[in-house]
Amino acid sequence: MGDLETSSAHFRDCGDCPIRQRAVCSYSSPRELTLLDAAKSYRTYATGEEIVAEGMPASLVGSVVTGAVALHESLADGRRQMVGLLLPSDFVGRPLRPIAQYAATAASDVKLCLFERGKFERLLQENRSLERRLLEMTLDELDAARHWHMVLGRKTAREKIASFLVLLAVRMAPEAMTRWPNRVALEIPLSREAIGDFLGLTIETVSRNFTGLRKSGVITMTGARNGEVLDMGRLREEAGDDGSDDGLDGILRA
Amino acid sequence: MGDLETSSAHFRDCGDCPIRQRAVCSYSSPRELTLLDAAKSYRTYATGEEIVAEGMPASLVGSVVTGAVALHESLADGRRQMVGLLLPSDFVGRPLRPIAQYAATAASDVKLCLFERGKFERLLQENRSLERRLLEMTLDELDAARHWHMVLGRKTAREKIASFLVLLAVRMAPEAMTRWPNRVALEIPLSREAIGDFLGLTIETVSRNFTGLRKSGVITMTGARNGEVLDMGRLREEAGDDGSDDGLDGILRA
DNA sequence: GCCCCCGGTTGATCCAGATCAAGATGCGCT
DNA sequence: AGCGCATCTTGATCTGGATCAACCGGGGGC
Repeated sequence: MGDLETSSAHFRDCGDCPIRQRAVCSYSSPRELTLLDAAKSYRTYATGEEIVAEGMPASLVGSVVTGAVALHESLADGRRQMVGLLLPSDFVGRPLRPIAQYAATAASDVKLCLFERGKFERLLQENRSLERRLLEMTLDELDAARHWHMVLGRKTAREKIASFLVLLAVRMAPEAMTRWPNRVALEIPLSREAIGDFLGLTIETVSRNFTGLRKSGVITMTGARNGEVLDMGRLREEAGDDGSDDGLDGILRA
Repeated sequence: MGDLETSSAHFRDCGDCPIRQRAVCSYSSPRELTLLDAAKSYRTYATGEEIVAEGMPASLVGSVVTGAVALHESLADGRRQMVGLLLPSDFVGRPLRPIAQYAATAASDVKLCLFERGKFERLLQENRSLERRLLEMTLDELDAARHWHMVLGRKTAREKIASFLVLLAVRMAPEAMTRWPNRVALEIPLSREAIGDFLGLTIETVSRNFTGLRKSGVITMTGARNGEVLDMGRLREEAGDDGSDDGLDGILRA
């Protein structure tokens, strides 16, 4: 858990921010950034802590700085499904509507860069490049959400797990991935239960398929939450996507 | 099929447009609308016709005027999954990226209001309320896509079918639904195969569950593609959502 | 009108993943 | 170090939906 924080040393200014290049603020001019800098506040949440409650007025929006945030929807009878996983630079919360349709909870220890929703909406109104970047990110997230629709609708359990690991590998080691290296470190910010919850599988099925991928030599694990992809090409084949680099956009976000 | 067109008489001007109040242009001032009006062109596609090919440069964006458009993603081995269903007033195509990640095909006979993508992007740049409305619609679609993630991940086949019918009933009779009437007409713009494709089910399972809902008296069918919801509350219970009106936003779009 | 064909329904069997049930591993705490 | 609870793994069985296989029905063409 703590190791998810290693890269995030303490900082106060947007200038030092580790997600500056990819977050909603990435198109902002120095002038805009000054406004954002003044309006933002950092907050950390411990694993399991609730950030926004489902169907409740949500007054905060912002960006994931470190860690992972899970979005959940529950059914009347209590069944619960994770419907999104937000990683560093992803946008949290729902601008332009007062009620959050999904609960957001800290899947690991998390640091967020937060804005009061009303204030953020005013900033959106007054800063074209902020609004433009949010539109772009939202379109990307929509493509990604539709990709997961396909994963859940058509893929086998093993393919689902492999797809999930591809997402993690790509998001956690983005620079290293421009030309596929074979080996990529895996740091899994979720419990087996949470992974199952995201992929519509049980904890047992998740576990069995981790074991399967390990025995096939596609990954190694050192402990349940970290390991290494031994062959990225084969992992992508296991995911049912072809081995090419196409369609990575859709894999890059959850 | 033809009956999906009944309400759409021929027209040329945005002023007469049946989706004027809900589409991407709905915030546009008369001045903006003049620009859109000049840039738009209508085009119809026959059932099954391809509108955009997966992974191909796509030069068109626009709105569904009548009929239904299916978005598809395919796997390397040929498995195919519908990842979105676009109904009248929904936005088609992918602004801000040259390559379409998903294939779009006409699920029924369809009429679209189209813009050349480059031109639309210029209009977005120059017209705040157009960009704002697109952002709002994209955020809504994202919420909806996440809702389907939950449907596919956690619901039984019967609940999936019921959820799908709720979507159709609400989208096809939006005015009538503000206070839930019990009975609502159902016009199903998709084949059993396409429904299965959307919900991650086989054609046989879809058929069996239609029969099941019919035998339980929740719906009646007159022919395979139209019928009536006899008890909207029970249909929503069958969908696994509670009977309340909460969370309708998420149901309103596919 | 009649026939053909495509889409839909119904039935019988099978299997991937759920469920039920023990263990194993490991991590924090004293 | 040793205890205790969490999480994870592994095994045995069960089941919802897939698959395989007929059959039905209605709309279009002749």
